[in-house]
Amino acid sequence: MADLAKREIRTRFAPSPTGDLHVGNIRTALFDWAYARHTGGKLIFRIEDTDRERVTDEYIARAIDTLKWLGLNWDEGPEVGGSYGPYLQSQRLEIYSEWANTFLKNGDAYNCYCSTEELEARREAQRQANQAPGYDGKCRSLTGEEISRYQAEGRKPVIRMRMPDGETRFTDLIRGEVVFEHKYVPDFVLMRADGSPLYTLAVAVDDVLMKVTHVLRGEDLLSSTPRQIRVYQAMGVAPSDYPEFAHLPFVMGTDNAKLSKRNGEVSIAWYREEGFLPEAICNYLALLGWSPGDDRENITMEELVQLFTIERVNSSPARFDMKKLEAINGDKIRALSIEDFLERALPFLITSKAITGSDAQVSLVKKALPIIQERIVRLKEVIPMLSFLFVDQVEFDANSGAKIGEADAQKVVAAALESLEPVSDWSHTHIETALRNSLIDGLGLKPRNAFGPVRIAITGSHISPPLFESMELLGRERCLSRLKSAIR
RNA sequence: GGCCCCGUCGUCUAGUGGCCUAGGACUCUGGCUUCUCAAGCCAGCUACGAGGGUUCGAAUCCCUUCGGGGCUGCCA
Repeated sequence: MADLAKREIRTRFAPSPTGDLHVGNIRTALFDWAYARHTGGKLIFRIEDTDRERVTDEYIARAIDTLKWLGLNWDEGPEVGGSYGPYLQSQRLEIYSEWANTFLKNGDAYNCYCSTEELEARREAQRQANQAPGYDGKCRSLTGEEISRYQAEGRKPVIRMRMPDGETRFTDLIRGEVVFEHKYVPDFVLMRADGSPLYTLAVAVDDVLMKVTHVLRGEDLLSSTPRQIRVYQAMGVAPSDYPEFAHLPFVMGTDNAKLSKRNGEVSIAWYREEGFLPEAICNYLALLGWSPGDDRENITMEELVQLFTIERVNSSPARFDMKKLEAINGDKIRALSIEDFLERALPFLITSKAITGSDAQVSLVKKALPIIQERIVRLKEVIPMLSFLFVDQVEFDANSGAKIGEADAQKVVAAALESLEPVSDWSHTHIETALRNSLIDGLGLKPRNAFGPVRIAITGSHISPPLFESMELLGRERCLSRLKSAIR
């Protein structure tokens, strides 16, 4: 490396508060985080709330909560501070204003008095004439006389950036060299008449001032890059100090549309409520647009940090696949220690009111977890899986209810009851022995037909955790009483 | 319309001129195991969008074409 005194790598995650953090946002945040951690750099968390219309306090609190839950920490930003703050754009308005005025003074920008209606009319005309719609430069060089006239009319100007002739050329770390001819990049607005900044101004100013070295963001921002670079120029930043850009491919829904609220579940909060593990979400999302390069797919956050490089990021969009997320989530659940599993599962049981959380219940849950661990793919499933242990009486689903009423089933349940009553050592091995003796040997049934009715009587469903273990957990008295009440 | 980006199994991907009769994972199908459901194991289906080049040789390089997406705002 020629440049040994390479500046510290600084990435930033800069969402705008338009709703809960979603899958696409988080994938970007994850890559920003992983890259910063991989390089020993810093991650800046910044809120792009230039649009004051939007309420942001609650949004920010939720975003912070989500990021923390996922295990994505930041070095500068809300809660932690930093030397380049504030990190809320709504608190940096004077900074943008000063820069816009500097641009004005230097002739890089100019006041534009065109009204929205006028602009729209002219754009329409351009479209009619089959020209590329965009600002036509009408106010680029207004005379003093024209300016006075506009002001007399009461017009308030916006500040518009002057795009010089030529082209912008930059190397995207994911896509390679990209060129935009300026004739396709019209003069753009930096600041509204009321003095509020636009994204293009704020994002560029902040990235420079916060010394961001690598901008990793969605590819929808690719074509706005020349405008940002134009702002860097106007700020007097040397080209060698421009941030590097890496435009990440989209995360799309199962159809070919961009993943959105209308198209699959996007809110990370939803995944959390369903019982997806944060490390599973991160693991899966990391695989959307990136791969470790070998056949590994189940990776830890540590491995992600160790292996993540921008060179290995793909340039083509990826479709979000719930099935694969579930597969990874299932793997991660199975790998949990019982203590960890318990800690994560308990909130689901309690908020659903399946249990109140008493010591007795918690210890029963803990004993039951090993037999359901490999049977669930989302933590939320512990609720239906274990609820038979905590209800006074099982409710049969339609199918199972009918089945247990059949004559054959009734015979089985009766025989099971009879063979179980003498069993005092209520361990699953003794239960199994008694049932095999009476049903398999005694009645000559196939295991499947023998244990089915018992399973229904005990758990309420023909699908359940392993029967004998379930019975041991339920306890002798409750098992016998359930068998009795299943007999009609 | 213009500009820009993208194009390997259904999906996520490996692949950077020969190791590719294209590998892995998820899904799906069949089987084994089995007290149900899972888990596990085994097997199988299925892909380089198309057409031209370059080369002894192309998924990999070039061109064209088709398809998808983004942008084209006083949204971000």
